[in-house]
Amino acid sequence: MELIITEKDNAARRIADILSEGGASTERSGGVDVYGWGGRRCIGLSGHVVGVDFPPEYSDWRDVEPAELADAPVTKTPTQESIVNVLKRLAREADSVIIATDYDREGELIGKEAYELVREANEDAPVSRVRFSSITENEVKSAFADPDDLDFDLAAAGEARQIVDLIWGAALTRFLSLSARQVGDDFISVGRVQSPTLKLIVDKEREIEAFDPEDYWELFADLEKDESTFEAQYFYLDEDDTEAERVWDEDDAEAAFDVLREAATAVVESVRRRTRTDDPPAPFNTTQFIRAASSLGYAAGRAMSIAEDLYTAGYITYPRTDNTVYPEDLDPAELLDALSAEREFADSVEILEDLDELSATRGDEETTDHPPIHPTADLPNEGDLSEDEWEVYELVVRRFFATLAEPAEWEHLRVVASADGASLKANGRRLVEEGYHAVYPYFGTDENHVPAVAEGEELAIADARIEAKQTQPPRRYGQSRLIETMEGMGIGTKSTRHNVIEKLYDRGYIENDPPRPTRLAMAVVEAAEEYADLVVSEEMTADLEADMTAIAEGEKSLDEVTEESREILDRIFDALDESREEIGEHLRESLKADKRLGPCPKCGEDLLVRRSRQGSYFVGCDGYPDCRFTLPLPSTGEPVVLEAECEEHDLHEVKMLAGRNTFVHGCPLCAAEEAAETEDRIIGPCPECNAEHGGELAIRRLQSGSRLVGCTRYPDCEYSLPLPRRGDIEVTDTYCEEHDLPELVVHDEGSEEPWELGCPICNYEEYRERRGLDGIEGIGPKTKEKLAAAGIEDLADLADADAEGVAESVEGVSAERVRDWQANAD
DNA sequence: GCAAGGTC
Repeated sequence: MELIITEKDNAARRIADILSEGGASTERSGGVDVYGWGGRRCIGLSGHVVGVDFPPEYSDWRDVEPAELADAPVTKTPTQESIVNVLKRLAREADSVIIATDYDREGELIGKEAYELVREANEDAPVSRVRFSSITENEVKSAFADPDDLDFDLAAAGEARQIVDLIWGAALTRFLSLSARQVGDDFISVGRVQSPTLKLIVDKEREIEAFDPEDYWELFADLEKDESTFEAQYFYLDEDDTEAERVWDEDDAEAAFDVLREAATAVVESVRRRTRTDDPPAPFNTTQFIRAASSLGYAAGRAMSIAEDLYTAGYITYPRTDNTVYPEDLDPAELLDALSAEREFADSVEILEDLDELSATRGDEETTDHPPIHPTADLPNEGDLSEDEWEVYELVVRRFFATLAEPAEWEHLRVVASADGASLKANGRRLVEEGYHAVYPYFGTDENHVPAVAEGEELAIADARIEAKQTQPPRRYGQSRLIETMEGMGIGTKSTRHNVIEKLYDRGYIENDPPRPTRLAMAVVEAAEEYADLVVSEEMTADLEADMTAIAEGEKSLDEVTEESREILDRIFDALDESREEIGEHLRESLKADKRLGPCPKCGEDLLVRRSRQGSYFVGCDGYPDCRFTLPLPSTGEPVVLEAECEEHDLHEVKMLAGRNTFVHGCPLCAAEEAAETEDRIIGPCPECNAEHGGELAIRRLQSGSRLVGCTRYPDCEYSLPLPRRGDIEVTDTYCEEHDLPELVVHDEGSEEPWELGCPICNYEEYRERRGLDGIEGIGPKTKEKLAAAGIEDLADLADADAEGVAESVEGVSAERVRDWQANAD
């Protein structure tokens, strides 16, 4: 039997399908799918199935000096037992083995790991290696027709990276965590990729903090031409004879403004018309995909997770790729034809099919790993995708369209005029050839109309304006710009960059989006800069890359490289160990600063966000145990101290991070006072159980901080109505006749007018009607249309509907899905 | 309980 090993199950299935001409059968053994046909078996790994770690005697953080890790041995152990077991069993029966992992460095290492597992079970079977860049019939068949050998040097380069990363990461992470006595869940981590990334964010914050704004002025005039006006901006030539619009001196600005204001006309001095070609974008690699998705509002991690789902479902190609050049096997015409089946794409396909020839753009990165991200010929059916998934899918499809489309053409018109010696300019732009924008609507195509004027023409000045402005601090990195910057610096990989950012959030190093560093992050970067500069610099990766190349080319050995690296780390620890106390003190101070809310109303010491032994968060006094003042925090989510402060209590507001349910809790002292006020105010009879059991409705506050109108017989009666999270609730004397409940008014500092909520039952019914079917998971725009046609337009309709009946009358909707929606609707 | 790299 010949055994084929791929990097992932998906690839195994598709390769089996190609090589067997569709005749492979699937056999599930030990929880792993194995594809078989003729004398062949094909199994997919799950990336690395073995991992590096220290021997168990190094696992206790307190028993082992972190510096010892610099010289500790590193071992490999299986991390995916079931796959390893099946692989070994198959290897025992194999006469020959073919490694078909991804065609990149990490793929070579994963291939070598598979090779070693095979050898443990079978000493003799010959092992070969095939390489292909995309799983197409041509590439796969020709790769298998001419197999090669594993590149052990290339794999060793990858192993060196594993060892260096583990040793540095673990040793420095343990050192900082121990020095700050943060050894539980909240350890303080350091690493070759995460730390330089964090430093990018910290450096930017330092620039912002050091930024000193400067005043300047800009001047504008409206010029008249044929009854309409267009805006022109004042400019002058600075010392270097270059055009400048910002006037840095107020007197100069006022003087120029006086000239403009007093001039009746401006004389056109020059008119320049130019056409500019606007080339269509290159195919998507991971970074550019993330960037495009981020302009649609998707965070990097979310975009990747949707892309992953679309890939697994077979609608798009593999989303982790560096490549921006389509493979030769890709036939655009064929793919367009398949995509034309979707109504939404038909118009765009028609535009492309009308072109004389279909030639795709090429990006600068041409790599062997995978094709650029593009749609496949398998299209999703209506209702298969959620709204978000559809939006991302459409982006990928349209990017593919754009890469085949014509360039766009802009006409730029530049008019320079003079008003009594003051220069004015207007830059117009007009899209004359829509080109790829017709099929890819994600880039702005705003035009700025400047009319055709002639040199020497005199234009009336309709209005003159002066605007006082200030220079702005540099912008923070958004997630996608951070990922692009990491790529430019060569740190992280296509598969890991977005995870690194998520890791920084998890570790309490950054908050918000765009991310801002915490005090802890600042302290970690400072400590690293002082004692282990290499680990926060991009150089560490650059040096390692150079060493890895040397290993791959046989110029250096793995041992030489790791030995050298261990020695550098040894020397770093000489200095670190001496400053342990000092570093720990600084880290502890910064940790406290991140948790500090403001003065304790009882004793004046600091109030801090703390965690109970049970793991729940609360606000406690730094003066504990002398001062026992505490305040509760909501039970959902992780608290983050915000910049905003409550004026009444001088306390910082708190935000609770809980994924999509994240909310601002506000000042904990205000919340506690409000809770005391609103607790259990009885407002009227419970419509559900009053007649029978005498239950009454009351305004209540839950532990999570949210309020609701609930029945006093809870939990026997679960009747409840929602209430807004913020604001004081006033119970008025006006009663709703239908429900016998008082009308409520919400007074919220954030809004000028109080909100007349009215009877809470009427309010809820109106809300449900207004909301319609929006916001229910799984109901996209198309499904919504179909349901409306069947008479289901709002939540009440949905709640009353008979699931089986709906399933019968609405195509493509199962009773099970309807019941899901009904469950989600409340 | 550490890293970074695969994959889900």
